[in-house]
Amino acid sequence: MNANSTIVPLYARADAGSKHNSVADVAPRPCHEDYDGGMDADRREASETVPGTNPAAPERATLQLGDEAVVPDSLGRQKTPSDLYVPESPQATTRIEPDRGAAPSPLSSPDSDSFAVFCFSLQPAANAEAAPRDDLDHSVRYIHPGLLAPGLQPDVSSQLDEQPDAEQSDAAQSDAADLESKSQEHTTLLCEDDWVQMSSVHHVSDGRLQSLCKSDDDDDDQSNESYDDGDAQLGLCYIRLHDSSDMGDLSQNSAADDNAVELSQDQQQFDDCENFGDTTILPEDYADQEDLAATAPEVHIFSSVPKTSRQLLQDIEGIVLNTIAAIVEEEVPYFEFHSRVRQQGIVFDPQVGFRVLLHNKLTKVDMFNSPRRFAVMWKVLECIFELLRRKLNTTKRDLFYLDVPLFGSQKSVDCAIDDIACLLQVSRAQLHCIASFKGLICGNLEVSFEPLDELEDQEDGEQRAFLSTQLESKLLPRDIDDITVMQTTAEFVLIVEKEAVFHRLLNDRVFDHIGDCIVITGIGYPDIQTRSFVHRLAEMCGLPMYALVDCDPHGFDILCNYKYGSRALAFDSENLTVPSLRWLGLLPSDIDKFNIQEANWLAFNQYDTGKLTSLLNAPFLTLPDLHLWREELELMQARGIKCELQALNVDGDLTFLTGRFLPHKLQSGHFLL
DNA sequence: GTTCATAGGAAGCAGCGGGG
DNA sequence: CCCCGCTGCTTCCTATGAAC
Repeated sequence: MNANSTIVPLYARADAGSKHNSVADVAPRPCHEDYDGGMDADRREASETVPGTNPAAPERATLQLGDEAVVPDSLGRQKTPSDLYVPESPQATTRIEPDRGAAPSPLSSPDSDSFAVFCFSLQPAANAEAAPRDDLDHSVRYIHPGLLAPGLQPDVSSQLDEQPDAEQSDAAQSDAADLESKSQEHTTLLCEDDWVQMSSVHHVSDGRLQSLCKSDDDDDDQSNESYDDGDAQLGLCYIRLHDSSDMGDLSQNSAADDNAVELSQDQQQFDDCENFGDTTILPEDYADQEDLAATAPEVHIFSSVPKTSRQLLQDIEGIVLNTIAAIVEEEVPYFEFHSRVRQQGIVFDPQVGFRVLLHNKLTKVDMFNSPRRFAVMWKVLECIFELLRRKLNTTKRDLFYLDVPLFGSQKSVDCAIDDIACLLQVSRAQLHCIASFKGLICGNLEVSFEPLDELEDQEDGEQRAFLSTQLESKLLPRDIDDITVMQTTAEFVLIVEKEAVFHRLLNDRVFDHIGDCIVITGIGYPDIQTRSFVHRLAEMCGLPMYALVDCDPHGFDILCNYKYGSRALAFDSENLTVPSLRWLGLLPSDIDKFNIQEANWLAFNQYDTGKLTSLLNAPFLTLPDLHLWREELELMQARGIKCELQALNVDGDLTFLTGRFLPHKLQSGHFLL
């Protein structure tokens, strides 16, 4: 064990000098100065960074083993990190006996008969080449004292063998023996195979352990496999459920709230920006305006360079450590991240679309006020950790089925995944959690991939290719982030709203009529995969892009999803939007221009009207460049009718769309920029 | 055996009401 | 006032069962 190894990576990371906020800025807990033991005042000050800000000096607020940090453990003894150990076996029952021990354990404290318990399995991600994970081992093991059952013997031998310093070795041996003795005479807290499951959140009341979440069945091989993995390290944390007064104090003293005051001052400086409804519209030259640039230099959350799996694993480990640090301090752990849904957290940037403003209030999910949401995020975080470590992908739906009683509905999983994406400041795809693919492509395009992730196996690291032709449609490729080269002979890209229209175009040999192009459909509202692919295509090939959507409010909304993104995914707009997208059709004015028969018109229903009204309030429609877009929508509203692409035939010509409409629109330039 | 209707799932959006 | 949970709406696809 390296006595000088860093054990608590709190805020500053290796890339702290980057202008982008690191994940540590939004990790669940700020630095706990009391936890640092011998950390002097200056270092403490440097470590007191608040979420949402980037430390000017990337001071690494860390705890060194050499600092001889001393923290009272759950038995009331002064312990150093080197006292910690790994349990050998997770044999367990689901019984807790809080009164057995004589020493004051938080579990046995008479006024703490109600609290929750996590179990957490940490497994070093990059075994051989990874940096020493002693930090994790220590921190996690520290939580064990007093909670371990007699059946869980500390395994200190391997660590003692590695102790370079004789004194430390002796001290550790002595303390370990002491600890072992204490653990044997103290509380029993065992919970079957759940021991090896992170995010098994339990509620302890009146000395009984009651599962808040579904425990995996005994025949769940996953848990056993996880433990038998050899390099698994068990962690067990506990937290008392604080009463409201505790929460009040926590709230008043939290750095996050202090920060919120400062942020509101920052926000004040945005009053000069144009506001439309709830969405602030950034001026196009905002970067050149000193006041704005000073307060909004970070309008996006994610780094332009995707994080590697290793970085993400370290980030998650950091979050877990901070959670544990909060628990050690008997504070309520929480996740805190920049709001992604709240309207006032969203700005509209004409160059990108909807974006999340970093300097804004934060969303806080704490275990006291939002226990369910916290547990769901914790569980999903566990799954993502495993996906990253095992280099696997999964779908939201698969995640949902991992713990249906806990999640309750698919929506809670969806929400948690997006929250975690914000928390870790990465796109959802980087979490190895993907939605079912539905985007289709047809046209000449060759895509080369090269994994950027150093965790990928060598064989996977070889270049792969995706080849699309005009002969057949294909599902869009996955691993958008790994695309290195896109080559095409196409002159433009046509994005189609519906799959039916997509196939209709192909059946009508659309390439013979409008030339060499790439046709893509997201099949209704586009999924992230499709939007991401379209964004990369625009970025790498620089081709003009046209959207062909229904002449109805939803068609326009889908168009806007491609062009400016959505508020819900504003945090990832930089990777999803195509602001240069052109509205090719079907324009409301096309109904007259192409003499579309009245039989093909459909009257607005109540929902269409409401949707259109909502769209007319969209911030981008106030941009001078889009006044023609607004006029088209107002025309649609005035007429109160809609028209679908499938019904688009004039004079009984079933190939009207492919043979006449599209060629005319493209050649005459009758589209909206 | 074919056709049609329905339910559920996946993607998206917005709004409302209760509770702290 | 804000957060959270729920509801309701769109798109399309797939699976299932009833009707012909």
